[in-house]
Amino acid sequence: MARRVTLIDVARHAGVSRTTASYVLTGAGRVSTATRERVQASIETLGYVYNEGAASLRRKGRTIGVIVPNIDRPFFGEVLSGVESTFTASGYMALMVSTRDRLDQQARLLRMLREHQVAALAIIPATGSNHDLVSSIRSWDVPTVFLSRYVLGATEPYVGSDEVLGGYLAADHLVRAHRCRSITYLGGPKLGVARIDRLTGVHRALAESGSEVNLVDLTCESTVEAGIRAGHELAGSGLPDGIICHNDTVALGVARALFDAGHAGATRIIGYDDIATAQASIPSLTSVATNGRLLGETAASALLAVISGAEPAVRSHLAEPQLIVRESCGDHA
Amino acid sequence: MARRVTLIDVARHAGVSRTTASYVLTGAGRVSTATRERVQASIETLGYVYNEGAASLRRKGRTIGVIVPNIDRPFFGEVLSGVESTFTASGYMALMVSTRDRLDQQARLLRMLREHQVAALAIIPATGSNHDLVSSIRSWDVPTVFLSRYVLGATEPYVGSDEVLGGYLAADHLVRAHRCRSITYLGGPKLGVARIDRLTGVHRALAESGSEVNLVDLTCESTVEAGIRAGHELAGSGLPDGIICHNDTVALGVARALFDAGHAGATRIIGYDDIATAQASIPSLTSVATNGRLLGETAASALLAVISGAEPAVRSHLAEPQLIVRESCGDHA
DNA sequence: TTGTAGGCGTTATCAT
DNA sequence: ATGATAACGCCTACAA
Repeated sequence: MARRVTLIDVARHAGVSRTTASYVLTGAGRVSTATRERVQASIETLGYVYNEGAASLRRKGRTIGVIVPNIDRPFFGEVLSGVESTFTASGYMALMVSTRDRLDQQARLLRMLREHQVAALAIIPATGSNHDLVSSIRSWDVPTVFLSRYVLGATEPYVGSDEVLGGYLAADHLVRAHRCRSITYLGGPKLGVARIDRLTGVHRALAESGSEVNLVDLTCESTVEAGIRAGHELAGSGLPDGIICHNDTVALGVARALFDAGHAGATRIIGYDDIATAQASIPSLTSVATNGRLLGETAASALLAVISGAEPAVRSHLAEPQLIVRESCGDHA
Repeated sequence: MARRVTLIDVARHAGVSRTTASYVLTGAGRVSTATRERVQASIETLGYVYNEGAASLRRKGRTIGVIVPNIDRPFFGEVLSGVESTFTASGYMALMVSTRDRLDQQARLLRMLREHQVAALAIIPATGSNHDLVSSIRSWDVPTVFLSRYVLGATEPYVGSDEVLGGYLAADHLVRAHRCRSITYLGGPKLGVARIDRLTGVHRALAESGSEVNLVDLTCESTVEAGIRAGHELAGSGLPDGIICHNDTVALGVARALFDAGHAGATRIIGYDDIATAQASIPSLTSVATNGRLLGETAASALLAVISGAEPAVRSHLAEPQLIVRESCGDHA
């Protein structure tokens, strides 16, 4: 097995010094076109490949840590696709890890990322993340952007969507267009900031409506199965006029359970995120669209800006969600 | 901004040599418990963090490249979650990239991964990958496992599911349980190996059945929208007795289109992969289950085995898919 | 059990 | 425009 070919080999082969060879690689320093071409040729024939690891010992590295609660949840998948493509397009690579939404995992992975010298960090914090996370990141002193979920008291840039507005849009629609008098908010981790914000929006919509609305607040896991279970419980204990689900996956489960319980179309169901299959479901799912992919791209760009030091102080960015009205809250009651 | 604290600092602070300090980190070499504790303490108080990058210059690195066609497709998301958790559990980190199923992207990303000195490679090759990919990887000489899709002529370990069997199960069900006389296979890239294998299975089932069956073979993108379009076309040109879709996403789109065209329940629909929402759809979707997460875990474990050199020759592994029969091919025609 | 010293492949500083 | 040389932080014979 042949020894790795190094920059020194290239330099020797081209009859120049390491420095010059390095210059043609990085583009820095001025090199005559003649030598440049000679070096390029040597690189070709020798089959040299750049050693990013070694280079990182001197200059800043080109890998970025990406922390996500669940890599297999459709919405996060969309976000990740945006993040990843933006990074690799700029020559960076994403070191992706999934915390399974657990704080201990998050801490462990954070440490690993640190040992890997990532140049920056994009993180969708695990539910329950508090100032410990923030101060841990601060002491580390690496460019960071929070994504999709924020941490109270954090001052680092945050890219997400306006959860309050999202909750408002959903509730407003139920109350105004459908005159709902009882609404259930279902799903999400009890302590999640997104959940709390959306409920704030819901309350606001209810208050504005002026009418008396009974709001019930239920928690569940973000899985189809949990949605189905919750749906059956709701069917048993009396259906509200409308249900706002924490995400589409849960909403689909609920719809299924109500169908099985003989309550198809008996109430309005609104999902969240507008994942790809929401439009295909029967009935098609009304949902608050957040465009995860764009979110990921925006966050990644912001982070790249911080890294290159271009931006003096990157402000946070809140995207406006949009209510996509479909059949699941039509008036077929 | 304080200078990075290095192992030398730790050694100095603990009053030992670099070697000793390094030994307590790696566990190699014998160190007295007394000194070990002293060093540990110094590490704590100084806030030392291991520099994986620097270490990789001497020993083998601990990052693994993971190449995937589309990070945002539910099935791949499941696979990735298995891959990632297995790697990080073993102290490795996954450098994930998405090729968008394009060969040029794949080549580019492969090069980047190489520059990043990944210790191994797990790859779901882009559609159309041929021996060029294989030989490129071979010349590079890095432990590799192919995942979910294989490349003809590749001898490296492959972890996937038995596509032929999957196609067989679906077709056999349609022909035997539902006496279908016309079947359409819909979706997937025309050249995809999975597609070809599944069709082989379909043909086998038809042959075994002994009856005359008209098989139509249609291609489409793996999106809900494409499924909807295809569904409308099918509705216009006459429905077959049964439709086998290349994946659940397409299947859901087709079901929706048929519903809209007034053909709800007019034919049997079978999906592939059994993603989470398949069971929730109305009607619930019959699907060939492949357990992506397990696939990812298996592949990652295999790769880790190869890395540690334990396994002399890791054989490939084909998981048996399973047909989950649900309402979408019930007898409500 | 602990210390010495050389090397991993690159970048950056300072001459020339 | 190009070259010599010192880092960067760690690992690992080899010596003590």
